[in-house]
Amino acid sequence: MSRMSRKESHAQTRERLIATAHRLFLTDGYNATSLTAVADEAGFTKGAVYSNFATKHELGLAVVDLLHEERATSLAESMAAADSVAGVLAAFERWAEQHIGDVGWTAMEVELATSTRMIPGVGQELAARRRELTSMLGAMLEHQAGLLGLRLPVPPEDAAVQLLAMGIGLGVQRAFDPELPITALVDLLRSLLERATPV
Amino acid sequence: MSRMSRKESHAQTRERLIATAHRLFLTDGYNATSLTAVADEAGFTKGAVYSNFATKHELGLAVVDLLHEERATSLAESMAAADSVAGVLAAFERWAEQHIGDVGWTAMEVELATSTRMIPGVGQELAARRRELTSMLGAMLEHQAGLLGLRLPVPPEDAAVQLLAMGIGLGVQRAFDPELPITALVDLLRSLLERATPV
DNA sequence: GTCTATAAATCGATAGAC
DNA sequence: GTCTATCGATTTATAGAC
Repeated sequence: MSRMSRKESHAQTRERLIATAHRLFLTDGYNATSLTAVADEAGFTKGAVYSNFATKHELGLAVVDLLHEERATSLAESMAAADSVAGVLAAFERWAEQHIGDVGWTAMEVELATSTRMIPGVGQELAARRRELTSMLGAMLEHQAGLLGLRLPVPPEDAAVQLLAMGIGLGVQRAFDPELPITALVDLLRSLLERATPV
Repeated sequence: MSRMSRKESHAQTRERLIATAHRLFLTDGYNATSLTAVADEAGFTKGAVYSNFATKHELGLAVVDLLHEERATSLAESMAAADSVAGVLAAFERWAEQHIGDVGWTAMEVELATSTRMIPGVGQELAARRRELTSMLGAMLEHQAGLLGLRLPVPPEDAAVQLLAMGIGLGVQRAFDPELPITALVDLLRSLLERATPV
């Protein structure tokens, strides 16, 4: 019981730290956000951070996991109601406008990726998350196409790689050029659906 | 004459600094490379750097300009000989394998972009370079399609935005996951050329 | 498990000699 | 225009008190 509540308290601290880091990393950037700032905003000190995360990039990976969960869930919910190609495209456009338009998201992830390039092991962690995201997105695309009685013109995973890559590229560029439209991403999905064949 | 040779000497120092920064930024990353390291490798001291560039990101922008010139030239040369859709695709694949596969390139540019996000004015500088690159790539695509008697299914600039975004996205991900293939980018160009209409 | 205090190192930028 | 010397500020990470 004493051990249990201590465990719960620990988990609660950890989640508050992740939530705070999630907010600060997206608004100020990963490198520009110091661990002191994260601790302060969460109501702790740096000691609490290091008691929960061995390094800064470990906290960064936890934030990335949270981001991917959020984004995957919101995309799935956005698409759920669509029952036509046009509906899928409209739902996707609304989702992309909101989340690819959020300049902090992509910026944070690429900042984490580039600034940990030389740290052994982190690349594998990020690569595993990329594969998971691709596989999830691929399954979602295949499912949506199936609902419309269509089969994608390329393997679903390939379509996912294409969409993810273009989304990252647009997100990065929108970090310094917010006027760049996200229409390219919608056009890519449209091209995939228009070239789909009846099942 | 004295003024002339001083100017030349200044320009030479500047070019040596840019060339050295170009090499170090790509191999070690933009943030991880100190200006002391650039100066040392170029055979100068930090004072010479600040006599040629007001800030570190000004040197970074000069390196980006050099990179874009190099890449645009090499892409144009790669495509010049192609006289069929398959030839264009094969030439593009070779070029992409070599340059998108160069993990340092994209990493350096996105690092510069993200770490100067809060510095006023730098965003406009990067945005101008993005537009220039897009417009150049769009013109190149239109030209190549014209040689094959084709018209792209979308405005050339839109096609350029798509290819550039996907190239950046793949390049970023390859920085931590070098096994990610660049086939998605070739597939995108193939899709554009296959949907092209005879002119 | 969290906090205080501090270590240890680095980097961008500046001032002044030459 | 380049070099020497240094400032000033910040950071991640650690050691030990509680």
